[in-house]
Formats: sequence, structure tokens, C-alpha cells
Amino acid sequence: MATIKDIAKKAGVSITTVSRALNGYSDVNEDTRKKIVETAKLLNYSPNTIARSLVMKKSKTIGLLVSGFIRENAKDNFTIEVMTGVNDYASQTAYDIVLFTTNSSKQREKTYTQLCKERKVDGVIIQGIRTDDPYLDEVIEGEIPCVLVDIPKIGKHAGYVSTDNYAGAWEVGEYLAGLGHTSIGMVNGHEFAFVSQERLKGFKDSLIQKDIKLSDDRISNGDFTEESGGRAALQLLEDNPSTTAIFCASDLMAIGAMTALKSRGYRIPEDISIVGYDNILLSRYVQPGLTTISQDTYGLGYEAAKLLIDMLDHEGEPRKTIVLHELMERDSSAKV
Amino acid sequence: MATIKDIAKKAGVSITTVSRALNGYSDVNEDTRKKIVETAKLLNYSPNTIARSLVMKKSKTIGLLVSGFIRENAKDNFTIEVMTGVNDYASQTAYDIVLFTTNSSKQREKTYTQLCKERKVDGVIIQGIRTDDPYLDEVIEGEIPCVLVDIPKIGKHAGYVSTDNYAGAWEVGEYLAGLGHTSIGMVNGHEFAFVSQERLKGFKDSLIQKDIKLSDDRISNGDFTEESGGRAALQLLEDNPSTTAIFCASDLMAIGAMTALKSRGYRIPEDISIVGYDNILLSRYVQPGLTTISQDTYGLGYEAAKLLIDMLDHEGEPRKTIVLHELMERDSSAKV
DNA sequence: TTGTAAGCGTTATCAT
DNA sequence: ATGATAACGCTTACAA
Repeated sequence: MATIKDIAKKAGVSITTVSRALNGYSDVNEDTRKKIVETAKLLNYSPNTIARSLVMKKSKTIGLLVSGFIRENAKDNFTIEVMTGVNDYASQTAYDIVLFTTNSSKQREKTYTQLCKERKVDGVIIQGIRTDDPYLDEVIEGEIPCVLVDIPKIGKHAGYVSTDNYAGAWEVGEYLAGLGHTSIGMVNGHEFAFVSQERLKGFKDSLIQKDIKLSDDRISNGDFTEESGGRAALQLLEDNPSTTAIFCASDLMAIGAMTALKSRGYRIPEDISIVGYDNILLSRYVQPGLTTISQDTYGLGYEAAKLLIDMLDHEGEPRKTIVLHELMERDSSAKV
Repeated sequence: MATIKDIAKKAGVSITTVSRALNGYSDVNEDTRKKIVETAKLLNYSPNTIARSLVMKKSKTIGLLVSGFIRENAKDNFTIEVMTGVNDYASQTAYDIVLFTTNSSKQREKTYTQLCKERKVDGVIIQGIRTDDPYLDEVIEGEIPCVLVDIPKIGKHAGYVSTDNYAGAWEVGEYLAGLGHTSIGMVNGHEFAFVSQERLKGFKDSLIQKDIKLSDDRISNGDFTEESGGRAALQLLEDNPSTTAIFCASDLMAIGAMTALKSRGYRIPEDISIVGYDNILLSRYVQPGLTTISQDTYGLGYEAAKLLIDMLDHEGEPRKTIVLHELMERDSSAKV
């Protein structure tokens, strides 16, 4: 591997000059620069970013900390879409992405902060972490610039991107009430996701405003998995046989609910309407197509990267970015 | 950020001793070690991997070079599953993963090799690259240890993992012939994927052995996208209206074919049987469920990482690893 | 068992 | 416009 030292020797100049020439400084003679660039090419030189990072104290890498990047979760293309967005923005910049996953065996030994400190990432994007994660606060309070996906917390060096989950759920309420439903239930996700809380609140509030009460026995909790959605939906119907519409806090749970209900002989949407949340890929392939709230998942990742890199490069303040959502009406919901 | 220098000062020893103590060398007094470890903890020390990499000339990172990691491709969870496999194996080791994507704007300026050399990755896993990629040879002939996914080429520092595409396609041929089909067509992918060539050969050979000839006008090429599959399938039926079974070289194309055929009034599998390849997530959600060849995509990634890291850590020879495949019979195929 | 010193490949400061 | 030289934080002969 050729180094600037080799170039310096061959070109008959000092390493300082080589460094300056290659980095486009103005105070170097055009002829010397030309010669240096030439010999650099000749020696097939490529800069050693590690050495550069060491002296500059900047690695030009951002950590992408994902939980849920596990085999079982591939169904839910949420994670991958976020990652794609992050990647697309980052690849327009000088930053490379280092992947950290929390389901790894390393996790137990090392906190996220340690991971990031050791690899010297300049900043980190965190996706899929649970609100009860013991290290969440450590990250938010920490020194490393970070952007959280779907966790509305701002710290001295921490911003976030999210969608307006309250508003999204509100729209579902409006929509179902508009279709004439009055006996409505909800399958929520586990309590350790901020989105669960928000979606519940938004849904409840919009129904109340239509004089529909979502009592506790009309709310059943799953854990965002397909299977749990089925279980929760059946429970719901057992407790409230009159239910004509169910809002599920995730598409995966909604799909589970549809499967379970269909297997019990319910027709969707004739007997019961189902609405999901996320607009995952599957939702438009299942039968019937699932009505859901579409989130700009890709945008979530893209904006996260944008926000983080703005914080890094222009000392931008940590702040929040809200990306849009939209009701996608398909065939799993109908007038009562 | 505390460094070993700080620890050395505080503990009253030399930095050499600190280095040795922290790295578990035997030639250091137990008491000194204890004190050093203690002060390290006290100072909230974490090692600077960048400095370490510089001197060791090993970054303990592997590059994951993916093309197809783009928004449009999220449907096909192939890429993400490979990535998950890579990640799962890597996270059991000391290696971290750096993500490179070829669809980035960076690509035009820099070759893969440059990317890898600059970031000083110890090795690289390459997924989704086309056989006509101008830089493919550069990688295979290059100095950087690498493992290719689904490109059967071995070099001095390059191994690969793949499935037996010939055998998989062969089994599809046997299967369809076994169902009594004699008028059979194939929708292949573009010629710039090794898998296309292999699948075509395997399919053709197995049919010939059953005295069924797959003439050129019974082969229609798509480009692995859903839409192209639909187009190719319609073309095929126009040219050969008697066709009763179509083998598509990817599930996505098969799904496109099913949609297109259904919209023309064909019933699947009553009028025409469809078989795909890949067993992507969608294939068991579409109607009817798609018969396909399941590849252990996760295993592809896992084995790729394993092979690469073996090459890096134990100077393992570059070699090939073949992961298993299996025919998944669902409802898109039936007796003629 | 411990310390001194060189060196990894850069950038940056200060002369010249 | 160019060059010496120190520094980044670490590992590793070599010496003591």
C-alpha cells in the first residue's frame, strides 16, 4: 500500500506538500500538484482513512443501531425501509455506515455507548429500541450525537424523527366512525413502544368526540407479532361479540387478526372491518387488501440521516422531524 | 475521552503496562493489573479501535457490499435476509460491518476496491452484483479477501457461497413433468445473473431427460422485476397458447406472471401452473400460494460471513460453500 | 515484571 | 510555496 510518504519520496517533495496537494489546498504550486497527483495515481495510492480519523478525531462514520434486525422480523419490512432511507441519504455524503445490532451476543457485555465509543462513530441512529431498554437514557444523555427513530425524546445531543401517531390513529377513528361503526375495538401493541401509547390516545380521543367510548374491555394487547394479533382479536370478540370494527396498532397484528377471524368464519369486511397501521408490503397482498395508515418509513430513515449529519457537519441543533402519514383505504373495511 | 496514557499516569505505571494489562497479557503482575483495570473503569475508559487499527493494520471490520439495497427492491426480502445472516454470524465475532451500497452516487467515482481500501476493511462480502459489472474482476483478482454471494468464481483471495441453482431448476422440471405437463415454458431473468444461466440449464436438461424439449420460443426473458414477469408470461402464452405450466426464475416474476395471467382470465393452477424460485416472503401470501424453490437465504449470508472470517482469522483457503434448497409445493401448481 | 522508544499514516503548526 | 516536526492513541520489539 502506497502512502503519502512514498509519493513524497518519488515526487521529490515533503509529505506535507503531498498532503496539501491531495487535499486541494490552495497554497501549492500547480506544477507540483500535478506531479504529485500523477505519482499518486502511478502508485495506485488511496488515502488511509484510519490514519486520518485518528488525527482528525472524526471517523466519518455513523452507527446504525437496529434492534429487530433479526430473522423473524424480516416480515415486517419496516426496519429495512428505514435502513434504506438512512443509507440513501448517507451515501450522498462523506459518511459511511457501521451496522450495530442489539440482538447480538455482544449486547450483554457492552452498552450501545461503549460500542459507539470504541468504533468512534461520529453519531448514531437508533431504530427499534424499546422504551424500557436499560440503555436508552444512557444514549439520550450521552455525548454522542444521536437521532432516535420513533422515540420522541430530545436531549442535549439527541433529536428524533417520527410520524404523528396520535393524528394517524385519530384519522382511523374518524374513518371508522364515518363508516357508521359504533361498536369498535382496538388491538394495541405492547406498552414499551411509544407508538402504542400515542395510537391508543389518538384513537380514543377521536372516538369520544364522536360519542363513541372505547372502554378498557374493548382494548386488547398484542406484542406487534402476527400471532399475537390473532389472539388479541379473538379475545376482543369473545368479550364484545357485537364488535363490527377493529383497529390494530400494526399491520402485522392486523394480518394475524384477519387470518384468525377468517378461520372462525367471520367475513372481512362484511362481518367485521379491520384497519392496520404501517402499510407494510404485505398489507396490499393479503386478501382482502388491508386498510391502513401508511407511514413514510423510507422518509423516516432518510430524515434521520439528514438530521444527524446536519448536527455533525453544521452543528445543527438536535430537533425533531415529523414525516407524513396517510390513510390507505383498501378492502378490509366497509360500511357497517 | 480517557486514553491509556491517562490510566498510566493515574495508576503510576507506563502505558506499555497498561496496554498489556488491558489486553490480558500474562506477563503482568496481578496486583498491577487489578489496579489498572480499576482505574480504567474509574476513568470510564474505552479503547480507541482506530488507533489500534492503525498500528495493527487490521480494522476488524468487514465490508458488506450490496447492490439492490434500494427502495424499489424492498419487496424482495432476499437482500435483507442475506444481510441478516451476515450480521448474525459477524456479531459472534470481533468484526463489525460497514455497509457499502453500489447504487450510491459515490459508485461512479470510486471502484469497490477503492472504497474498501480507503475504509481499510479486512474483507468484503459482495451481494447482488451483476456479472457484467465492470469492477467484478477487479474485486476477484484483487488483494482484499472477499466472498461473493451467488457468483461462482474463485480467486486467489475470493471464495463464494451459493445454492445449487442447476439442481433446483432440475427439480422443478422433474416436478412439472411428474404432474403430467408436457407443454412447458420458462420466464428467465436477465443474462447478467449467473443464476439465470444455471436455472435455465438445469430446467432444460431435466425436461430433455423426460423427452420434453424447451425450445427457444418457449423461453421468455424478464429482468427479475414483478412487472417484467407479467409481460414475459403473456408473451409466452401468445407464442405458445397450449402452454400449461410456466417456471419463473424468480418469485417476484412469478407473482407478476400470476397477476397478469389472472387478469386475462386464466385460472391458476387449473388452466396453468406457475412455479417460482426464491421462496420470498410474499410467495406464501399471494393467492394462490406460490410453489417455489426455497433457498436458505439467511444461510447464504451466514455462511458467507463464516467463510470470510475464516479466511481472515485462520488464513482459510478461499473456497465455495453451497447451501441447501428445497421445493416448496403450494397451490399455484397442479396436475395437468 | 516493567519501562523506553519507535512506528502506524495522516493532518496541523510553525518556520523558512 | 514548501518543509520539519509534533501529535493522534495505540502496540510491540527491545532493554532493564
